[in-house]
Amino acid sequence: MSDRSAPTGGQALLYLTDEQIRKGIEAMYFAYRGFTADPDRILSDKEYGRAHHRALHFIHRREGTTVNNLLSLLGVTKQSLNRVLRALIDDGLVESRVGRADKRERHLYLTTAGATLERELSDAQRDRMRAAYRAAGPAAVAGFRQVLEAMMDEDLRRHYQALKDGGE
Amino acid sequence: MSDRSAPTGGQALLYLTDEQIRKGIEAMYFAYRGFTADPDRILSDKEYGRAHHRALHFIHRREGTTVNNLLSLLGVTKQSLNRVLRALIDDGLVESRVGRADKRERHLYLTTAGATLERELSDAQRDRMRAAYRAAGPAAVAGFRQVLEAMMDEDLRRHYQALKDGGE
DNA sequence: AGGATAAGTCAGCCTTGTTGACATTCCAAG
DNA sequence: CTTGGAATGTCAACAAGGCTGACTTATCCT
Repeated sequence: MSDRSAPTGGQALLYLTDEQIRKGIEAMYFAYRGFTADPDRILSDKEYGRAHHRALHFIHRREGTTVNNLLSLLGVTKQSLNRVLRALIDDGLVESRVGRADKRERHLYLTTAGATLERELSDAQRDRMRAAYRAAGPAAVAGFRQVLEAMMDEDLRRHYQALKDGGE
Repeated sequence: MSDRSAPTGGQALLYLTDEQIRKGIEAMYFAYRGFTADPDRILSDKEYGRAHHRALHFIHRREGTTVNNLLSLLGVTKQSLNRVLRALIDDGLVESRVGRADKRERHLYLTTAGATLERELSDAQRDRMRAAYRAAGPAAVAGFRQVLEAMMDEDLRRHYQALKDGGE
């Protein structure tokens, strides 16, 4: 409730009213549904769900990552991830290789089929995001990213930053 | 893939690269987890979940709304909503009144206890959002909202606009 | 009178989260 | 060098909250 940051005094803080913030909350809720809609639609035909999409996404982004690493990115229990991972491995979309240095670890890779599906899903999601970016313009996009980053939990922000910098 | 909008030519479109858009996708994912974290934490102690939170939120925002209306806002089936709603009604957080004009309809209201819980949840969520807004500043917030609106499905955007204008 | 609409219910299924128990492997202290 | 604890991954069972489909009840409206 304290307005310690008050950059330019009274009137400039109207964007911090409960009413404005409530709109942001509802925007976040409705937008997230759009965000997931396209990949979900594609997956509903196949035998997979959103959890499989997330796994494929991060394996693609972090080729060779371990199960444990994926776990901390996704923030689920390893039993939950395991079910999803096993389906992807059984179906030949993901390959699990025993670690060379540490044989307890499994390193995860997309197969050709896995990369194809990942591409299909991310294309769909990216198309919507690109359209939104284009409609809003570069300045809005910068603000969008700033607010989202400020909204993350500390540890997730670290994950996010690592992915951002380690980009291909 | 066509850059029909190209507002100021070549270089200005760098924000539409796959790489930039991918960062936006990941930001959206990680931020949404932060977005839901605080209410989820509060609810995990009680016997409710995120679905109950959503119902309480929209009943609060649309005091007296009908079941059908809530259904289209939430985008779930009535069986799914019914489970949640019945728990809230049985526990005395929500009151269901037979419609005066049309007796088939049930109008939903928060009881005092329901309003108290709704307030607790929305306070938690709003605190995080306010902190993010403050950290990012008013210009960023405007961009944030613009991109989110552009990301919504058409029918959800209409719902969103109606809530926005019909605000208290 | 009869079809359309609003709500509620039952039954059963799927995805994706959870906890608990367990096998394998590594590493460091005795 | 062995042994016990920590780390990694797997399996079994359960819960929340989505879904479809079929059906009932009450009410509205033509």
